[in-house]
Amino acid sequence: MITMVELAFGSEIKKARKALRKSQETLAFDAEIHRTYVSLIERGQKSPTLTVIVRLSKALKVKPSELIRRVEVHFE
Amino acid sequence: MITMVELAFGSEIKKARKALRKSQETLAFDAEIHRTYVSLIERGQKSPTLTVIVRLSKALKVKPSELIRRVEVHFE
DNA sequence: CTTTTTTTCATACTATAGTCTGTAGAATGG
DNA sequence: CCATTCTACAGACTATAGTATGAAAAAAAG
Repeated sequence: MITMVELAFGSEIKKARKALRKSQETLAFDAEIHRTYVSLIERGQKSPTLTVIVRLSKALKVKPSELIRRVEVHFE
Repeated sequence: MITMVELAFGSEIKKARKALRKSQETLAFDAEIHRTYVSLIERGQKSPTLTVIVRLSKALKVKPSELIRRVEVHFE
């Protein structure tokens, strides 16, 4: 159910990924999730589970809480 | 796939709920999720999605990033 | 104790997260 | 330009999140 939160989350994932100059495929590999799923998440079309959020954070070298904090900024 | 992260998350949800002296049923109602699902989450048996995490945070009057931060403390 | 509220557990079900394969298009670099 | 890498998209599939109902067990209250 595509909401503002997922869109904001996706855009922050993309931003963090670009900062590391990684491709979606590399990020997917590092986070142990599927290539196409990274694309879906970045475009805000899926609501990832806590486990996936943690894996992505790890691969992006950002604390999950920091990642979520960046998402919250979109709504302040 | 029941991991340490879900267990830690569940225990923080329970702690925050108790702090507000709410029952699982009341929390479920406020967060618009099912009664039995709150029980499953608190016991770390499910990995909630981003949308559910946000709803729970709202109902518990804690920022999602703060909730996640409390979870991270379990692993420092 | 007895009653009432709260939580756990089982089971069955529906919705959606997450995978997989391939392809077309866009972006990037030589 | 041309070749290559990267991303978007589609469709079909599997795994698991999340709902629903009820009943048993546990905890809290009186």
